[in-house]
Order: sequence, then C-alpha cells, then structure tokens
Amino acid sequence: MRRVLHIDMDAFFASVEEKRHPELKDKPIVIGGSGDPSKRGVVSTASYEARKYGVHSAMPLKTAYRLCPQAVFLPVDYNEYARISGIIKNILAQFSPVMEDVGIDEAFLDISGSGMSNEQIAREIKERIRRQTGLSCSIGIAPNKLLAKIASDMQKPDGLTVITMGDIESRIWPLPVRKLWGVGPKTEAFLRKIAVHTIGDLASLSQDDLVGQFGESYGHYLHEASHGIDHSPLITYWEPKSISRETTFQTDTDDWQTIARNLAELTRDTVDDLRGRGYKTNNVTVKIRFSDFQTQTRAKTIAEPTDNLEAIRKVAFQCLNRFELKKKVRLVGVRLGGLTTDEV
DNA sequence: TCTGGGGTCCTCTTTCTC
DNA sequence: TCTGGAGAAAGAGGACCC
Repeated sequence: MRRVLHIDMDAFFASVEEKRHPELKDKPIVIGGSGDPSKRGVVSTASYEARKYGVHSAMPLKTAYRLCPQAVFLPVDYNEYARISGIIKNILAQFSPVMEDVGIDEAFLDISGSGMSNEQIAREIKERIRRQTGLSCSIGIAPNKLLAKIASDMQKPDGLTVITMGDIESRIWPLPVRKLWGVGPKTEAFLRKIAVHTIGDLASLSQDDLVGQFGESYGHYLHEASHGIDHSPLITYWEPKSISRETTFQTDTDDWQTIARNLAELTRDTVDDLRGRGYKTNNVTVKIRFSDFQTQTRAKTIAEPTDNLEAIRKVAFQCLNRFELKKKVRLVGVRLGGLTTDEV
C-alpha cells in the first residue's frame, strides 16, 4: 500500500519573519511586494492574526492595507525563506529518498518503505522542524498525492490528518470543489452554474458528461480526482522548460523608451540566469499587459539555440515591435523557452 | 477599486511542409 | 502549375499552481 505524505508550512513567510523579529509576535503581519502598501503588489503571505481581518494571499497590498491598516507590512526576503526551506528539506530527506519539492514551503514524501507508523513519522518530522527552525507545519498522509494534499489542508495550523480510500465519501465528498488540485476560480464558477458545489456533486457526474464539458484530458482528470484516484508519481528531478522575468510599472506608461529600457534590462537578467544555469534557448516570447489587464504575447523561434545576449535581445525587440501599443502598458515581460544544454 | 512574479500545462489557430 | 489535405510545428491565449 502506497503512503504519501504532504507537508505544508503554516503561514511560512510570516512565521519566518515572526521568528527573527520576536517583537512582531501576535501582531498582524502581511508579506508582499516591496513591503510598501501604497505601491503596486500583492500579498504573498498573511499571518493568522492578519487573516482575521480578511487579508489573504494574492490580494492587492492596497486592499490589505484598507482592511488592516495596523498590520506590519514587510517585503519578501526570498533568500532568507529559501535558507530556512533548505533546512526543512534536509530534515525531510532523512525520512525518505523519494521527495518531491513543491515550491518553497511544500513537499511530498513517499513513505511507503518506512517502518514507522503514519503518526510516528509525522510527529517526528514536526518535532525536528520545530527544534531546528522554531516553525510549525501541517501534514497530510494518504494513499496518493492528491489526497495527501487535501489532507494537509484540513486541520491547519499544526495539523496532522490521515485519509484512507475508505474516507472518500465521508470526508472528501462534502468538501467544496475548489479544494481539488486543478480546480481554480474559473472552473469553480462554471461548476456552480451547473449546480456542482462539492467534490461529491462532481463525483456524481458521469465521466462522459465531464469529458463532454471539459475535454478529454481535464474531464478525465476531474472524474478520477473526484473519486480520490491519482496514480501520479512523485517527481524527484526535473529540468526547467523556460526562464522568465517580468515587471509591473508603478504607473501605466505609453512611453516607448520606458518600455524598451525595461525590456532590455529584463532580457539581460534572464540571459544572465540562462547562462548561469548552463542552458541555451531557441524561443523568445515578449509579454505585454495593457492598462485594462488584457495580456498579449509575441513569440519567435530561433534556428540555432543560443545564450548570446545580443542575439536574444535582437529577437526580443523584433517581438516588441510587432505589438500595437495603442493603450497604456502596465507590465512587460520576457520568457526564454526551448531550453537545451550542450551536453549530449 | 484592485489584480505580482515565476513557472507548467492545455487548447485552439495559424503556418509550414510534404 | 494549381489545389487540397494531413500532420507537425509554431504562436497565442488562458487556467492553474505556489
């Protein structure tokens, strides 16, 4: 029987800040952007204290400030969070060689081969993380990734939830569809229109219905997921598919020089990253988001993979010149795809 | 009124090639 | 030479994740 453990750090960024600034303990903390709520940016993490005021991640900083002006607003210190994340991943690696990293504050662990019980292993992981970092986490254990992830979210913070296939009807089906991985705001809204609110509602639809509504791939996925079925393996290693940089202007602009200068800088940063990681690219995409939030892309494939800055910048500007810049621009970005290495 | 940044994957359309 | 089709590749857009 497969046993998959999912671990999710509780309000990770906010908890790290609280640990190194003890005077912030029990205060509402909002981490995001430059840390200045009068500037453009969104909330990366809100402490549980700040969540009481309705502040949540992905919310504009300006909105968060309106809801909770007394909160302490801090910038994202990615390097520090990555350092702590490294300590945690090292602890996890001691429990199983099969680990999948899911971003900075989450991971899956295949513990099928462990001699320890679910409760034993979870308590031991929590204890070691608390001892070495002072932070708490929530853990879910289930026969697959899909259910383990749902489980870790069921009793936050500092939770431990074990789900078996026998629990699907009683514990998974009553949950809102939004709890399923892969169901976002758009799909949720669509499902609501056809009176599907819970995972159980979704499970009552036939596979043919779902495939008819959502297409072969997603329809099939939704059918299996709603029944708690997931055979996906843990991904322990992967190569990046693309490297990108983008920036949102503090105020929308129609000044071509400003857009061009930013594109040149983003291209340099992206190529630095590309070279630093030993890749070449054969596809350049430029992205423009207009003041009305409409987003357009223009892409060009290069015959020969390259990591040459001049060559890549030239293609990026060819893409930029294909846009009709009639509206003000709020974001410009560049993405390098078709990554390859020199190794044979 | 607001709506970041760095990714992946999927679908549909257009373009190329045979 | 023209035309059409099939299939692949490229381009564009969008949903979703953390």
